Amino acid sequence: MAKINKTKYAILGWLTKHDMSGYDLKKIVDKVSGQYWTESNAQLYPMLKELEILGYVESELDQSSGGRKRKIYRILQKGREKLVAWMKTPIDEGCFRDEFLLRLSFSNNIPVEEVIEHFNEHLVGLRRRFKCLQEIKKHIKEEFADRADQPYLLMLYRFREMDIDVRIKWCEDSIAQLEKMHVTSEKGTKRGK
Amino acid sequence: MAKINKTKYAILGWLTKHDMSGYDLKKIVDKVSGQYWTESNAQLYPMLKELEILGYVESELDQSSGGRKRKIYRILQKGREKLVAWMKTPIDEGCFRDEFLLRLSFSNNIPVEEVIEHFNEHLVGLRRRFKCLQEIKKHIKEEFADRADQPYLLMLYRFREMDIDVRIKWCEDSIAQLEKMHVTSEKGTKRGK
DNA sequence: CGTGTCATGTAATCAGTTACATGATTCA
DNA sequence: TGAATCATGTAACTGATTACATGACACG
Repeated sequence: MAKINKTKYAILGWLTKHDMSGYDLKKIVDKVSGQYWTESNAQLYPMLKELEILGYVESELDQSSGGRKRKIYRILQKGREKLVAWMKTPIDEGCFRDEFLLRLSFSNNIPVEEVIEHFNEHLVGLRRRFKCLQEIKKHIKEEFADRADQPYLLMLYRFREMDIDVRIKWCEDSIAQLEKMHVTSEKGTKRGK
Repeated sequence: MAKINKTKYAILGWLTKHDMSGYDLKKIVDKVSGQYWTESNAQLYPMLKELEILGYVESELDQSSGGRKRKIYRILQKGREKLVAWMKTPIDEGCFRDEFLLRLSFSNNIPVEEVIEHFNEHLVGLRRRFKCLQEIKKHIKEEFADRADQPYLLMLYRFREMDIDVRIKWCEDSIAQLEKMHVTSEKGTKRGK
């Protein structure tokens, strides 16, 4: 089975939350779902047009905000049904790629000190992402109060936090382990390497 | 910056471990690195040819095993250097997609019972993967003894286990939470929904 | 002698990104 | 008036997969 384009469903899903323009969509996807889902303009705009042709959404020109031409999209019943139908389909797992792990599997080709350095660099990125995550979570707690999707978003963000947290802990453990290895291999009479 | 094709480096990395044919490569990538990296034949074979043209690997026809024509590839010094150089480059993070989380973020469009069901289905897949993971880890422990890459592979598999484990725990917690919500919204005088 | 696996590969297709194009509006 | 941002889009390219094609050998 071919890989299916999910941009369609991502758009429909977001449009169940708010009527929005393509521009709004891009911004909100970047901000709120950037931690688990990304989309580019080159995917969004053509797909919005297609969804309108298919009768899943309708659009309306908005003059209100200053006079800039914005096309506001609204999801139609047919679109909601399409979304719900997709939610019932099994998820295609697999084919996920983790470049850090790939590199680690080849790390016997480089000195241990360098591997430790890579772990440390990785940690920097993880900690930055963790902080960013907490900010968005706070934002969801405050701004999304009483919204029907809030509990699910909080649930999801709790996972992302836990997920990044174990990764951080794993990095720290691994660094400690590698440092021990490094020291012993230095002490040992070149039995290491 | 454009997304870079990493198949090249995955091949070079694997060839530092063993001389192999394309067929072997596909099998070992599926088995050992299937949990964090995938490649298809349509990527592997053309890339092997290209790597040979570039002088990163060399190949030799092998008649020994029965007479079937197998092209065994061996990494060259230039290839090792290329690999090591790549390992020094920063990792391009981002643009990772988690369909389960995407769906969860839209789950206010379906009944709670169904969300719980999806969590349970997800758990089935996770537990299967966890078991599979343990088998490969055992295999690495036994068959990869004294190999220079063993500690890194074990480290990596430990992470995958921890990673899937938190996800399993998160699913279980979330199901409990959703069931509580579900009960209270049934008891409550239709204040729920 | 036919089915399965070994083994190498290609064609067609789809997914997804970057970089660019265009033009209006706001604000310093 | 010039820079920043709002807003919508397209072209060109790369990445990656599926499905197919081909043929030899192994084994019952």
